[in-house]
Amino acid sequence: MTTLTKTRILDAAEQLFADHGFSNTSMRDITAAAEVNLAAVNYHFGSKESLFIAVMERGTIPLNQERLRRLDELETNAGGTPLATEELVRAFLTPMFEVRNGWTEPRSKDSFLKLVGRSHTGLEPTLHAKLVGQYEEVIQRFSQALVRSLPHLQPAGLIWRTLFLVGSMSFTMTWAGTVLNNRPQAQLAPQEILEELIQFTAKGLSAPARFAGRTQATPEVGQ
Amino acid sequence: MTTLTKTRILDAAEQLFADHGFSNTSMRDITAAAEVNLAAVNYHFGSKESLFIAVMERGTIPLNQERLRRLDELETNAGGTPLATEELVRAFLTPMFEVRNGWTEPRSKDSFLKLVGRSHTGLEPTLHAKLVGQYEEVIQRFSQALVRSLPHLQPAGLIWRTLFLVGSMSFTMTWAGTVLNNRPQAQLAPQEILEELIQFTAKGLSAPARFAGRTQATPEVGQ
DNA sequence: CCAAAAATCAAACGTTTGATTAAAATAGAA
DNA sequence: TTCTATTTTAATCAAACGTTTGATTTTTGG
Repeated sequence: MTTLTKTRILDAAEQLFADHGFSNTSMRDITAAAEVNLAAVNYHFGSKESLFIAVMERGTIPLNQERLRRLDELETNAGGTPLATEELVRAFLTPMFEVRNGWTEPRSKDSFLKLVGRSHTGLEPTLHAKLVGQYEEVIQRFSQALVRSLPHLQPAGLIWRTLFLVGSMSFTMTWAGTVLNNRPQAQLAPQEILEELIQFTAKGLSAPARFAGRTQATPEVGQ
Repeated sequence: MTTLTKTRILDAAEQLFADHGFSNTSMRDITAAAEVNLAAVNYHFGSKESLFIAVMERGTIPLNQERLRRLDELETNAGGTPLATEELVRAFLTPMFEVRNGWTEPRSKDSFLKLVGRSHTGLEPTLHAKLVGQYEEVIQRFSQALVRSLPHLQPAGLIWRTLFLVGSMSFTMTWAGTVLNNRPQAQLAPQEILEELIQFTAKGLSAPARFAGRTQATPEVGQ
């Protein structure tokens, strides 16, 4: 059955990519773990890179759909008024912690999130560019809402703070498993970790501005 | 001159590791960029992995020394009273943005910081473990000071928030160059980026607790 | 100036890599 | 069944990998 083979490859690749990275995972590792022939990856996916894209898409697409669904919901309820920063952040982050439980496949549960964190930092520009494309609409929609939510901040500062948020998130995705396994005193339920992350990033985003915006007019201040 | 060769190798390796990662950088890439013989790396450093460790140590050791120096200074001035969270975060983050300018070598300036961000997420456990060792004292000292600075938070929450901070920092280190080059509207001076990061993480760390601590019954202060 | 040590060099080592091939096996429809 | 398209298989490919070698050049100290 072809669909079974493809799924086995996707599952094995997801976990191996997450644990060892793209470059440190060989086709032989993947096909051995999936218990399929070495040539199966090239037959079903074309290449190792295409397989990677397929793995990412399988996880990212439903993830971002859920993000947008939550954002739609918030904006409908708000009826034109700017959204509360915390609720905006919540809509963006919660889906990451939910797919973890909502995933149907057996073992791929935690691997995809780990992989997400890894792929934001460790990828070659070629592959990374293809990934960023999967986020375009999410980036567009959420940053628009964020600007409305925090109108007192200058655009440049907001961009950097958004980068800080994504950094916190992806770093956490990658290391959550390790921290939970190795630090008994850090035991928190996933929902609690999510809540800490939401509070942390929401407060961080809405911190007072320290520099006068100079993207417009600039009445004073050099730098 | 041997010291010259070693430095050339370190510089080239630093930049290539930062741009493409450890696995995606070959010995031939490094020695070609350094304009030395292929065997030179193994002769001077022993192996590719040892070269990587050497690259990291060259940057990390002075970095962490400066961090500890600033922490000493803060604690001396405070004379026993808990430090302000913002000042603590500032002492930890500022050195990252200072080595960028204080670096004497010609091109390695930005590469090391980029490499730091990358190596926190993309490394094989073997290599990563050796790296973490270089941070032991810094982790120990700063987390102790942080617990004193935020006594109302439960230990577990604090650990996770610290992880969020490190995530923001390393993610920023890796992507700062890309963002500055590709997003004109995100132009900020390094000092301004640093200040945004300090404000973001300080406010995030000191966000109110959402869950009652359950790690201990103690009415106040743990350690 | 000369021997000993240090450094550099071109060449080759064995292994692993992603990808391809042509044959074999399997499936579904007529 | 037979025919045909899909899938799996084992074998093989050239390229790239980190490392080692033995000879050669350069530097050092007496």
